[in-house]
Amino acid sequence: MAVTLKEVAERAGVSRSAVSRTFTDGASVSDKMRRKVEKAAKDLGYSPNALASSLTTGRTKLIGLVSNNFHNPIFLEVFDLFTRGLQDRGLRPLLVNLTDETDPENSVRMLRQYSVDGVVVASSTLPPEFAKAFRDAGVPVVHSFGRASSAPQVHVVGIDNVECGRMAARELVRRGYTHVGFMGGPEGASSTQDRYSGFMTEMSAHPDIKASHSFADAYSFDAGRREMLRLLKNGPAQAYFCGDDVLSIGALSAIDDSGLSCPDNIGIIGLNDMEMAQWENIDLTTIHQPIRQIVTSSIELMVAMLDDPERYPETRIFPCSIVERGTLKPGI
Amino acid sequence: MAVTLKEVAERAGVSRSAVSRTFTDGASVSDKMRRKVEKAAKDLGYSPNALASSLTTGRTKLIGLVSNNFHNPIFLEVFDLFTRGLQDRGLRPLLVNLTDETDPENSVRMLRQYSVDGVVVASSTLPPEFAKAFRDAGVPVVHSFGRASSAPQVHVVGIDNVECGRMAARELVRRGYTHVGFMGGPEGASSTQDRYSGFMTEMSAHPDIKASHSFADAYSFDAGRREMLRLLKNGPAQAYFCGDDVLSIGALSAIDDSGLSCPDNIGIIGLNDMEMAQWENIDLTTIHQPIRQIVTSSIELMVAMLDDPERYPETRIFPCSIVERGTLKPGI
DNA sequence: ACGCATTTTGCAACCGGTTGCAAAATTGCA
DNA sequence: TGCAATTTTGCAACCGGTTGCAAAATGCGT
Repeated sequence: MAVTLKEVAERAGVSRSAVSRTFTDGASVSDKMRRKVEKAAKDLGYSPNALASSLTTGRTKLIGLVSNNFHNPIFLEVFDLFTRGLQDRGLRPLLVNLTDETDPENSVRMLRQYSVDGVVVASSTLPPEFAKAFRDAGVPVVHSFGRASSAPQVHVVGIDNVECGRMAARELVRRGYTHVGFMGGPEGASSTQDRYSGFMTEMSAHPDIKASHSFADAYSFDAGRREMLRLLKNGPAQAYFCGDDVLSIGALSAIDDSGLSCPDNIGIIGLNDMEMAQWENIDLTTIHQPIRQIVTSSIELMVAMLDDPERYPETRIFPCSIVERGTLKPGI
Repeated sequence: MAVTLKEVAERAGVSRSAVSRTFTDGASVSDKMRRKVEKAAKDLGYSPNALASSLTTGRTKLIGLVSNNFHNPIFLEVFDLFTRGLQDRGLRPLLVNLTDETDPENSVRMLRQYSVDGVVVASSTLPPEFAKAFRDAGVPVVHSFGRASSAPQVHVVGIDNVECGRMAARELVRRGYTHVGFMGGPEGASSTQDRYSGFMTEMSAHPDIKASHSFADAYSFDAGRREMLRLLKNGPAQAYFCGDDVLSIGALSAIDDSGLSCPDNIGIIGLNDMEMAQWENIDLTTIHQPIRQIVTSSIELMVAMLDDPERYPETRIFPCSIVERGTLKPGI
């Protein structure tokens, strides 16, 4: 089927090692030899079999790109950045969709069968057991958008979700709201828990302000819509910190449908600063999450791990900042 | 590093072939043998190296999932469906991002190096040369969301874009608009061209109705917004067929910003029927594209090709239908 | 032209599996 | 129990590459 190294060697009248060496950089080949081989290779349309070579080198240049979030448009950008970033470094993303997968062992087995050189877990909702399971299998792991920890077991790149919760709370206080709400994503996700905990910690310093909370089923527009419709029915707070922009935008749509308006009747602050957040008709006040930096840094970290798999686990946290737009009342 | 077949064989006290056979279905192994081997394998935590076996079997179970559209949220769903569908059949998607890639040869080389068993091109904007190049390299190819053709060179699964253009035009005529517009996606994309051509063909039967056209830079919210803002400045038509829902929603946002309203001042009909289209505050009249069926059918076709690579190229077209919501005036 | 150091080349073993073939073990039946 | 038919097993070669090692070739100084 495909042209093999052996055929190239025969046509060039040289040994197989010679051919192998011309395609391995750092190997010693004379110019004459190189020219001969390259000629033969071109004539035959040869390109080396990366998988076969991985057998002896132990490197496949395959990186497992593992996620379970296929409903938040922000992840389309995340995939875009990851795939391009990895490709630029000669690495190939093997996409693994863990939606509905509950047993880390399955995915570990799968990734091991394909002997990936490393795994990037790109998800804020996947339980940390998955990243741990990969690490335990001896595969370099970077958990992007994962939970910050003072004693990290795997490399984590992301934001300080607790601090984001705080920031949002402080902002709502500053704006003079006296009844605020936290509308989180899926309750089990660490990102939700951390944002919640930061939010509530800050609010506990303001006993005069009423703080309520609830959780949407998923980080998706629809979940946000549904949850806000429910809240509106049961007497909503004056302003909400939504655990993600998709939730916020879903919530805005619910507010709109109910004949209410934002920020006049209800304030909203989101998190992510996705593209849509800046549309004039949405104009969402939100906390900016530096997606691009997180992805870039994750890839750099992964590349570093490939060189030194024993590298000591680190946590890289990027600062977030509030982007003021039009979904909160001006404040005092 | 990883446990190998040889180690399992030694521990179980059997030959390497025996171990190989227990992990290959269809091979003949006695129950006693199988038990011995499985015990040893479990003790050692062995899982076979799929890449090594691919050397002799010639199958990697790797499928190249090639796309260049990482801005249209509909594609997040497409990726979700593809990855899950492929995984369910024991196939692994190798994601290839062709944004900014112009030379098919590069991607061909890359996919060949990883000896993928097949390639799914999931894009409505990628030039057909890419799919052809893969086919010429001897790799089974399915082009999903590709251009229908009466003499297909590769397998194509998608919709009849010309007919969609027609449908949209007919609908606008039926509603009594006397000046209509086509607002397409990127001008070079075959999907855009076909939708345009269908639209204009139909309109040419109505010389009394004025028909104009223009193109957005990309299939993205922002491009739709920008294009509609431009149109609004230069005296817009009464209603537009937008080449995709993201364009439509971007356009709606532009209309909203300009203090106009839809459908009172301007009508919009989209294409895709993405999740957001049904939100009450968007309520987009649109042409439904059966994404799920297209993906499912593409995967089935790919699986069939793996069995019979010489299979004669076919084109699978799924019907679309108009979903009436609230962005067109009621009509006569 | 010679001897020595350095570079280039080929041999052969190996990576982790699969598989055709023949030998060994098991089965069925008289 | 004996023997042929059938099943199970192991040997060894192979898939498409890489690499340590020693032999061959080259370069250099005199």
